[in-house]
Amino acid sequence: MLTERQLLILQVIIDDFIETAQPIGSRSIAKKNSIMYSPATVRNEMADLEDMGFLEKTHSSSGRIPSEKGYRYYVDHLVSLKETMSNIKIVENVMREGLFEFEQIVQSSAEILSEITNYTAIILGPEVFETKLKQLQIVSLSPHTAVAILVTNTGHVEHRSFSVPEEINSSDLEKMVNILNDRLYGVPIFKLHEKLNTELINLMGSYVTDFETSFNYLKAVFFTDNPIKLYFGGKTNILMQPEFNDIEKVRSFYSMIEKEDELANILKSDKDGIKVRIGHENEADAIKECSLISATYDLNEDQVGTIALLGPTRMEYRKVIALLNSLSSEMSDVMYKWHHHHE
Amino acid sequence: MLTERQLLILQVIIDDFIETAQPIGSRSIAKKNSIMYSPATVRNEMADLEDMGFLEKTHSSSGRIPSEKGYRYYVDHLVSLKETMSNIKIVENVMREGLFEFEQIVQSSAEILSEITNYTAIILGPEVFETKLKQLQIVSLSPHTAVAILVTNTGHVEHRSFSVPEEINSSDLEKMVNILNDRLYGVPIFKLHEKLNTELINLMGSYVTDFETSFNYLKAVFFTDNPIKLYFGGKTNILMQPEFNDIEKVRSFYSMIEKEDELANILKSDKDGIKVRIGHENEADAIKECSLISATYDLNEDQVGTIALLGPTRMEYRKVIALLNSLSSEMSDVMYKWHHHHE
DNA sequence: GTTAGCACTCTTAGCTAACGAGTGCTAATG
DNA sequence: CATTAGCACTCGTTAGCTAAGAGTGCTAAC
Repeated sequence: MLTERQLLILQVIIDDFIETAQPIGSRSIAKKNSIMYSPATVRNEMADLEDMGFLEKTHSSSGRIPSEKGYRYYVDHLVSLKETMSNIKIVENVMREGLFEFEQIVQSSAEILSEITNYTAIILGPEVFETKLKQLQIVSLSPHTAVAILVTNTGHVEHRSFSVPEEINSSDLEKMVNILNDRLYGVPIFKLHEKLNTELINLMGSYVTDFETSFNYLKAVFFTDNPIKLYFGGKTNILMQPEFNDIEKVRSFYSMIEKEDELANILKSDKDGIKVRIGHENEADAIKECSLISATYDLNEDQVGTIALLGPTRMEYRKVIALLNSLSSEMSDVMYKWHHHHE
Repeated sequence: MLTERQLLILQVIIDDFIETAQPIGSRSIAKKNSIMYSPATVRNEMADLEDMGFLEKTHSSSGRIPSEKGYRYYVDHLVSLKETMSNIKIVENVMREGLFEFEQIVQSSAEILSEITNYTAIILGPEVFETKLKQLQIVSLSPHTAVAILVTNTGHVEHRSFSVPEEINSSDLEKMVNILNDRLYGVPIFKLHEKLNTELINLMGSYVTDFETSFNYLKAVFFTDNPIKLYFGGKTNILMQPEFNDIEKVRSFYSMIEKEDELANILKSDKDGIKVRIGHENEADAIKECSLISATYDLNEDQVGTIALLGPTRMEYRKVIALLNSLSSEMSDVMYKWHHHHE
């Protein structure tokens, strides 16, 4: 429905605005190399593009800026997924640093992603259903305190200190941990709770005295479900964007960033592939002047996490989409290798 | 050198400015209940206070605002350390939530501190020289990867995943870890490195083959000195302060917050007690428009950490100083109890 | 279909005047 | 002699005005 020429002009306007953050007029457009028409012609096309809702004016005699609909069209029709970036291999670089913990890889990737783009990087997950229990352990610290340690086959370590109540026998705990280790080795983390409550609940009673108290206590210590973690990079990058010179917008932005659970829910709901939310397409009010681009990564077709970039609506969509595309397949690769390595 | 009346007026001006962030004129001051003089009298005193450097004008016919010297005098002479707060017991409240890990206690305390004050809370440490090694462990994940876990007597757990190079024999590692556990149990963490390099280096050779590689590798895995950690609370509180409506100041503030090592150095240098750094008394340029109030906490007279609040120079010194005073003794108490509990 | 020309719109910067909050000084007061 | 009333003065703020400039929309010519 757009002519070749309108397409070209729209693209030029958006590219220019992404770079300068300033409205652009017909004269400046006509001067670009790719434009072979006079300012007047461009003006007519711009008026049409505005009528169709792809452009806006900041005031009646200003140059044009892209509307959100304009960005949407740009993203849908003018940005190709196949455009390969200069092939920046983020994860590869991170791993070359000798980082082997998944948490660290993810955190570093988020930081690098934010450095490359100057936006705020957010990584969700990984929530790996194949993660299996490697070892449970309780280290006693004093007569009445201890620390519980849980190790998974991916090298993830969780720990929690707790005080041992008077009424719980420390040798009971020990016995129980031994049994648990025996029976739960190799069980996927997400099945632990279930398995405990069905198969093991009977078994335990026959081994230890004062069964119930100890068991419940242990369960509370080891198996609190921990929420999926968000990793951030470049939280303060938004301060560099000229559209955030207004402190009110900055406040709104950070109020959103701090609601981690809300952010996690938004990102968790993503389907496979790359999703672009432009301005008011975002449900959360606080980021209605931002764009959120996200990509999922997966393991054996199960989606395990999401990578996202949050910046102004005037975002370098082309670059960002290519980057997220490449990073998400890198992440999936790592997940795959990791998984097979620790099978 | 200041008369009773000058003191009173200075105090009223500072208290008012701390509350409103606006310059105050002689008429408004004269209207206050505690002031029994006419605006003219107050004006004369204000002129004197300005001559002495305690007050400033924003322009030649504005009301007065406190100078940094004014705040300094206020803090030194008008704020008493004995003023007890409404006795908010931060740590007590945190621990009632059932948190037992020191990291968590410190983190929660920082968050609460920032909520109470609306400034940014920074807690350094604890750097406990009495912390002792409880257990070392290596959990093998796959033929060529493993995770190293170190537990201290305070329930602190550190872990690090690593890949085991081909040339290292995994049974060597195991033997070595056993020996280390035997010999290093109860050794203060800060002495680990030394002890390894003197007493143990010989011992190890006799037990394992291919000694040096494995040993060096293990050392690298277990004993990378980790920098002292900073815990933050309320990083975005500064956005609420009217003096930070200028985005440039916000940028400068965050550039400082991000330099964690620099911040840590500043706080580490603190001597016992409460230290107040007002505006340009701060060495770091980026926070020359801020005040930094810090208090140390200790264990058996050894200083182990610092609690601080960073906010605008127009800070509620009275409240903040009382709060930090109380929190620092709470922290010291906890450290003491903790230490004896895990003796 | 394209473009030159031109009137029109709106922002920005600079200037001026009126206003008001607050000061500093002087002279009067108790 | 400390205190205060009175008043001229200063300076920031606001509103209104103008000129310049960037850009548009329309019309008429190419």
